[in-house]
This record gives sequence, structure tokens and C-alpha cells, in this order.
Amino acid sequence: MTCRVLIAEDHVVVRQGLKALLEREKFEVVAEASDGREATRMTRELVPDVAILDLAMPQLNGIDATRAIRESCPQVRTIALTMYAEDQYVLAALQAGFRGYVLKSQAASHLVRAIQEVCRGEIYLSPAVSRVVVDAYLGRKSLPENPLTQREREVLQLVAEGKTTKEIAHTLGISAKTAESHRARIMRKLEIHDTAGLVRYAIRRGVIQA
Amino acid sequence: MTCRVLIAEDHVVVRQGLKALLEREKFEVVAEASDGREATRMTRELVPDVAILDLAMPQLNGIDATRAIRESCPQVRTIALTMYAEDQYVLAALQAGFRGYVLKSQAASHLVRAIQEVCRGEIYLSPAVSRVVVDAYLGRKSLPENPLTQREREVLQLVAEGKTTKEIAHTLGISAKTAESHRARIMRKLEIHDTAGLVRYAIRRGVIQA
DNA sequence: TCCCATTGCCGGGTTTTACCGGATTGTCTG
DNA sequence: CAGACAATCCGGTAAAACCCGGCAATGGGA
Repeated sequence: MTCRVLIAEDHVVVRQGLKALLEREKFEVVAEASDGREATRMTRELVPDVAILDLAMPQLNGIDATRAIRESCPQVRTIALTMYAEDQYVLAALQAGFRGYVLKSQAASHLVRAIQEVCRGEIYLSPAVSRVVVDAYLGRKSLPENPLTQREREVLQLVAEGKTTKEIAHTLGISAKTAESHRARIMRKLEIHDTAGLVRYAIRRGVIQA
Repeated sequence: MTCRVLIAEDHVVVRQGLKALLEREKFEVVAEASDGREATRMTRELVPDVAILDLAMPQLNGIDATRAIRESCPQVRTIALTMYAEDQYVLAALQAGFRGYVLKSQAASHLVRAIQEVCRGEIYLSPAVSRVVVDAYLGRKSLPENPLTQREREVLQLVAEGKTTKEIAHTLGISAKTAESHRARIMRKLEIHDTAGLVRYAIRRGVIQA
């Protein structure tokens, strides 16, 4: 079976690299798009079997592009190709109708496999993200944005600003031990186990600026 | 002329895509690295003609990797491959000794051209970044002085990535005590006295991404 | 040539973090 | 009302981070 593929990815070098790779694997790359809007338009015109979409694209992101594609061409299956493994992206992608989710940090063979499976009507998830989905199912919770409570976010911010536990306790008018528990619970929830990780998380989430 | 190339890029799919692309163009890809440290080690072992380095890599970023490469293998020419067109990255890259600077948003032909030029001893800049360089020359715009030494920046990056002192020592092949003194010296120089502050500094300076 | 910056190493100290337990109160919701 | 969860507090331990000295080899620049 020859599988007709569309690639949407804003970095041209990367996109052409993917194309070379897929062609070597005997897929037929029928179109390349630089942004989500172009991707939806080309999909309508050419109706590929599979559309591979980067999530981070100008004009229209991959999530919304898939929603658009599912409306106009429901028979076209889409695969997300991204560097993000965080649950908010994964769950949002699945809700939008992606049939595959592949991390850029995985080997190319994963992408090849994903295309084959999705083309056959199956679902393909990168191993690292399967866990996220199972967790979400078991918890019956599509974690909204932020699993942290108000109080925990306050503590997170102060930690990320470089305050010691003692200073945090003083600022919030609680005991040092309590501040410590908050910090510990934050770490458990986020599965981050060092201060540096908390700081990076806080910056990514916009809790503080670098 | 066959050009022996090393590719360093942390996202495996992207890296393998680039490899497929370059091999189609008859370059010989002699090595692939997932981080800057691996890239410098492989460069020493295999001495390629050209090393293509992503700027954003774990363990050791592309800028510092090029510095290291220029010390141990000055005959190896390096090309930066990145999504960043901001002057701080471009100028820092040139100061570090990169002979080529290609944006991921450019067509693959630019990368091919860059490899050919650089291999021949020339300099290659993506059109969009040439402007930055000329501006900097005309305006005598230079980067804010970075008070840290190469070694200190390496330690800083690892600290900001959440590595413990012991892990840093192991990574760099030095004693834990030495790693500790580096960290202490960094803190004294920058007048930053906590990990969180170091992480924010590292992100501001582009040593790591959030 | 002499000096200084850099890098690496060591001892010995205090403070803070990270992780392990457990407990109480109030609120909101099914 | 029961159960879940948020927020608070507490004790203990081992590891790590932080801070203070000093010392030695190196190699390049004044």
C-alpha cells in the first residue's frame, strides 16, 4: 500500500529532512505546508491519507488545524509531531481528533510506524505519551491547565524567585514545615524533583519571568 | 569532493530527517550526536570535515560545544543550525567560532550550500542573519560581557538542568569538590546566591531553554 | 620573566532540601 | 452525611547545597 502523506512543519529544513526520510521509506509525500492554515487548505485540495502536523505553527496551530481538517475532510487522519510530552498538549491533541502522537525526541522509526498504523485506521501514541493518556483515563480527569492549587502556585512562585523555605513561610504567614509540605506536594504532583526543574516549570507556565 | 559530516541535534526524528536529506545530497554523515558533549567527543574521535550543531542542546549547548571543538580540533568547521535569528545568538555564535549559521526556517538548499561553502573554507550565513551581522558591525553593537569562563558556563548549564553536584562532577570527569567550587565561583561572580537565581540567569542568557 | 586568571582539589563547617511518616481543620459536593 | 480535597502543622533523617578558607599546576599576557 502506498500511503499519501502531507507534512506540515514551519521549519523548512526540518520539513525537508522529514520528507527525505519518508521518501526513503517509500511513502509518497504529496504536499508540504509551512503553517496550519496552508495545511488545511492543501488537505482539502489533495486529500492525503495522512497529515503529519507540528503542533507549534504560525497562523494556525496544529490542534486547531486538525479540528478544521476533521470538519472538511473527516477521512484524512492526522498525526501530531512535536517536542511536547506534557499532558495538556497530549490530551488537547486527542480531543481535537489526532489519530497519532509522535515526539520529536523519538527515533524516526516511531514516525514510520505511526504512519503505517494510522493509515490502517489504528491509533498510534509514542510510548512516553501513552502513560499520560492512561493516567488521564484512570483519573477520569482531563487536567485543565494546572494541577496546582492556588496556595501551591504561590509557593511555587516564591521558590522560583529564589526564596528559602523559611522566607516563604514568613511571607505567607505559615510555619516553615508547612511551606515545606507545599513544596513537597508540588514536586510530587509535577514529578519534578529538584529546584532547577521547578524554576523552569514556573517560567514555562508564566508564573514568573526569567 | 566527499564531505564528512557530523550532525548534533537532540530531537532524534529531526536528526534522522537531516541525515536522510544530506545523504541524498551525497554527503557522508559519519556521526550523529544527541547533545553537545557527545558532539565534542565524537568530533575528537572521528574528525569530520564539518559539524552541524543545533544551538539548543542538553548537557552542553552548541555555542560552548563549538568552543570546545575549536580547541581540540581547530580544523573541524562548525555550522549552527537553529530556529533563533536574534542577534544575541548570532553574534555569540560567531564569537564562539562558528563558520556557518543556518536558520531552520530556511530551505534545505541553504544548509547544503552552507556545508559546501564552509567545507571549502568559506563563511556561510543565512540571508536573514547577515543583516544582523552587518548591523552589529556598523553599530559596533556587542554582547553584554559574560563574566563566566567556558568551564563555569558548562557547570552553570548542568546546574540549571537540575543536575546534582555529584552528577556534574561525573559528567565533567572532575571531583565533586571541584564542581562545588565552580558553582561557588559562579555564584560569587554573578552575586547570585541560590539555585533558582542561577536557573533564571541561565535562561536569560540563552544557556538553556525553560 | 613574573604575574594573574583559570582550573582543579581539599577540609570543615552550617543551612537547606528532599523524602518519609502522621495529624487536624474546614469546605465543598455527591 | 460521607468522602474528597485543600490547607495547615509536626517530627525525623540523609543528602545536598552553600560558604569559608587555602593550595597547586598551567599557560598566556604585561
